[in-house]
Amino acid sequence: MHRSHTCGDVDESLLGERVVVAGWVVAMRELGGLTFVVLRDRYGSVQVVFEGERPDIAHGYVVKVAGKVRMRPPDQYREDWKSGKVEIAVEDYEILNRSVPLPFQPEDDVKASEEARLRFRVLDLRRPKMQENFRVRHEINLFIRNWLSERGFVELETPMLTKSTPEGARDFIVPSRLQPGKFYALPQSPQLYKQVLMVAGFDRYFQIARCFRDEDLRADRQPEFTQLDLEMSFVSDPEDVLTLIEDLIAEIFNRWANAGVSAPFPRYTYDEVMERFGSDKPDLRYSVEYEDWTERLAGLGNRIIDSNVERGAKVKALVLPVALSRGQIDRLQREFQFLWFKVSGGKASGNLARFVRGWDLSPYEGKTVFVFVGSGRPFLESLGDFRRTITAAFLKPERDWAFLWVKDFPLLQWNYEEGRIEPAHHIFTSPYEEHVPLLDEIERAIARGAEGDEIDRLASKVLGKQYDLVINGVEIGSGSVRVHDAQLQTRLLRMIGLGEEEINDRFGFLIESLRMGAPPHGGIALGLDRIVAMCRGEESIREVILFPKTTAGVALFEGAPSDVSPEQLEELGLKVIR
RNA sequence: GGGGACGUAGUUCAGCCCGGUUAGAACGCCGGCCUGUCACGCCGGAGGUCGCGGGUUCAAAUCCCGUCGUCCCCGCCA
Repeated sequence: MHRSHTCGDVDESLLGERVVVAGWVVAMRELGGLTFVVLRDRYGSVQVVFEGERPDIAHGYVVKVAGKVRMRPPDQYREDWKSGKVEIAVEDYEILNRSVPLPFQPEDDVKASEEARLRFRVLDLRRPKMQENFRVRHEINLFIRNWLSERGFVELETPMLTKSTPEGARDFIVPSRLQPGKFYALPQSPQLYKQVLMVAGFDRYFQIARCFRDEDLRADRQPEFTQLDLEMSFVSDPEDVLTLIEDLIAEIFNRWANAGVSAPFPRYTYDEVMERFGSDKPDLRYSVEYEDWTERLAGLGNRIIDSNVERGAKVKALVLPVALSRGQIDRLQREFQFLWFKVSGGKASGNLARFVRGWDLSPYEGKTVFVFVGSGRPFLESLGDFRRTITAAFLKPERDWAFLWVKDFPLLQWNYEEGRIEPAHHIFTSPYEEHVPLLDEIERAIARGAEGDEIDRLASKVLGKQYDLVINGVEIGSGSVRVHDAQLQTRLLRMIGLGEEEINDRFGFLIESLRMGAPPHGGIALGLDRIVAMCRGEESIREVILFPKTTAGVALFEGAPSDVSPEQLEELGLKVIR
């Protein structure tokens, strides 16, 4: 080995000993006959001192140094280094490799743009902060594997070359040479495999699984990402999964984010979070919520409220504990439609002021009250947008962490944009048994061509055994107890508009497996990139992915995607038309 | 597919509104001096198709059009 110790190892315990260390030159200070060089490796930094002639080294060089460990003068300790009280008096050195001048210095307060960081990713990854990100990622992976293994879970590797399925995201496809003109798809998730593994009797499966979705990117979305995927047999109720997972999640966030959270996490129903926060992933670091003010405000003579309430609309109020200025409210009104009043010095102002005149206004002193009128899911979702906007703009989070489960989603919902019924989660989610009879009604409604709010309201009565884990307003995981009855599964596939042939072609292997004694089962998939990013306080999952893609799906480091040779295309029977 | 921001030295930026002599700064790089530095200091130097293409103009980093790239958002995506 080229070293006896790592740079981080060298400390007072080695005083007077001869050590050999190797690392990158990250700083050089030449003082004529004396040269200070900081060597760094994964474990830390250490100062080495050359006396006499200037060594032939420079920033970025990989250097091996042999010398005696001695104390630095007491007024020159680097308290922020493990090796900060000592230095190595160089007796001998060797250049293990030279370096071209670096495009940027791999320091934590990196000045380089993200583009440069991705282009020269190896340098970027050399930064101690990135080293720590990926060490934590490794530790979390290891912890998950051990934790689940101790509880009887088996890690199984499902295929990457798999079958394209029409539901969900766009597939990445891979041409087949042996079956020209046919394509594999990269898995969007191991969903169907893990279900059939339950039929196979594995009972408890997990996988730290790479997933692929060919959709547009975001700060928290990459075309390939990693899920902790998990499935258990003989679960009857969502709680069977939740109680297990929340222990795991709490332990991860307590260990690596010092979150101070304890299981069980609060449970909310979908209906409840939509009514109170307008979102199925509310950020509960803020406590502001919507109240139903229909009774309080209807019939007071406000024409907007009265005419809408007559038609079945609800009145929702949100009390913001800040008195906003007229200008701030005007700006909000450009994006959102609402009525409002605020109270200062006991007097109400705003377009609702004259309707609340007789009230005891003291609870609203120094606050702004926003009032919305409407009904249906799109209305509630717009309330969620509003809540997100004003909490971000005008409030500080009241706590660092807010973990919750959202349960009892509707099994099916109306897609208002595309005008069709679709699963709220995915089509393999089991409805609660007592709601199955209500499917008849939905089927009849579909048959007579019902749509919009009407069918959404009908569908919302059939609850699925689905659950989402939400942390600080981010959906971290989603899962369900699955349909294990082939007949019911076929029926649900038909309800979302799939024909017999399509069901057979795409899901035949699942239906067939379900017929061969499928145990009741359920599971969850957790976004591992997001979990690690959150534990590290990173805004973007790119900070915890080694070689991420840009928003245009390009890997700047290696230059993917790229052209392929005419020979490769020929073999695959492919022709590029643009 | 749509909206927004950005693109100037190896890097991070200023200059752009209001066009005009040789396009600046800091860090980095190269050379010299310096024995206790740690953002070392001091002296000197090199380094630019101003993303690319077109247009307007006597004249374009600067104004206009297009295009490419990066980031953020909507759509899309659990």
